[in-house]
Amino acid sequence: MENLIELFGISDDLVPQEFKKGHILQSQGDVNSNAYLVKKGLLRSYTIDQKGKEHVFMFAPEDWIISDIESQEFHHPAELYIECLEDSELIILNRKHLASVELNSQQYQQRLNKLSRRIAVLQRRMIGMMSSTAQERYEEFLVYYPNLVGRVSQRMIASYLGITPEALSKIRGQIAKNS
Amino acid sequence: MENLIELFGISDDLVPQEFKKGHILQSQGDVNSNAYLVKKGLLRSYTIDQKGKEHVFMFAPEDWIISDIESQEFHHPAELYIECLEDSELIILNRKHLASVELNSQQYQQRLNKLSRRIAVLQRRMIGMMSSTAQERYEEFLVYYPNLVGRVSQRMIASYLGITPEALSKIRGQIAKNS
DNA sequence: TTGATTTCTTAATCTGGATTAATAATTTCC
DNA sequence: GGAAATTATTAATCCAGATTAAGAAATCAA
Repeated sequence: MENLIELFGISDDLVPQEFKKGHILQSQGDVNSNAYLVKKGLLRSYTIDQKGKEHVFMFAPEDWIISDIESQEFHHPAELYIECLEDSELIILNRKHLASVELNSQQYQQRLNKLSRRIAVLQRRMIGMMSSTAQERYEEFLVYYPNLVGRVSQRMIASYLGITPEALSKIRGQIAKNS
Repeated sequence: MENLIELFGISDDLVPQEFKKGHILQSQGDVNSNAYLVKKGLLRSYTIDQKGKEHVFMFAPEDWIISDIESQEFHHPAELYIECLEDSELIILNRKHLASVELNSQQYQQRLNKLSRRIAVLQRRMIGMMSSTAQERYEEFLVYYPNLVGRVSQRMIASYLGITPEALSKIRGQIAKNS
């Protein structure tokens, strides 16, 4: 738990809590949202749009932090649901931990680093979304997140990629055929 | 220049430099990339993909900071070109300013805040990309960036939205007709 | 265990936006 | 100021991925 202490300072109450698969940690519209650090298990965040369709925004396996930044940082109603895809052990980080606590320089640097990484990931994903076909995005997903492949349903991978499960199924058939 | 000093600490050499419209500040592949704070004018960042197509990643009008985070923070070759769309006055922030300088707590908080906002913007854009039609995205662009509309060519707005200029032209025709 | 629900696949049809092409309007630059 | 280049518009055709539908496989729940 070393790195955690470094990142979030003193932390008496930062003890993992257990949640069951299927548990929804927060919902669209919630105003008091947290960040979740995954010690064990797997989470996802997703929206449901005007047309009632679900879109996976991200997956968070072990050692990832997941939150709706806009809600968590700027106190807006959450855009994202956050859900356990497996039984999970989580450390819940609320505003008390994340804001206004006096940290040392190294801790701040690490937080800046974490946020920068997140931006880099989103930048890459955004560019991929604009410039690559669904098949190319799927193949890149396989490379970047090989450990997620067996753990997450096709349906959700498709949603993450911005396509329908039918389209992903077709792509997979295509790939299987050509090899 | 108050807020700048707050954000980036002491800053003798943080003097605006002038660049002409069309000037390319950095190119894809560059390893020593900077961040640019726009005091006056307008920048954009963009990639060119495998198929030779250009994709605008972001615009940066006055008081925005633009960079290729992955390159700037993690020393990877830049993915993004950064170009002046107007004659501009810029403050160039290199690693010396952005990393390892000892800042006070408030300065760190402000930097964290800036990065969080960037993530929030990218989150919104990503979700929009997955869940909205081109027309919806264009209309949202008009609301979010009304000040950019006259200043930036349709071509680039289309590119930012992830569509072709022809498609945007059709959408604009559509909107004009229905009002 | 078994019935019910959810997930995955395959296939036919449809559609938003891409591509191609051609012309008009604007901007650039000598 | 005028030729050349870039930008914007319109229209015809095309295509990646959506939609719809229906059956098979896997998972869940009692």
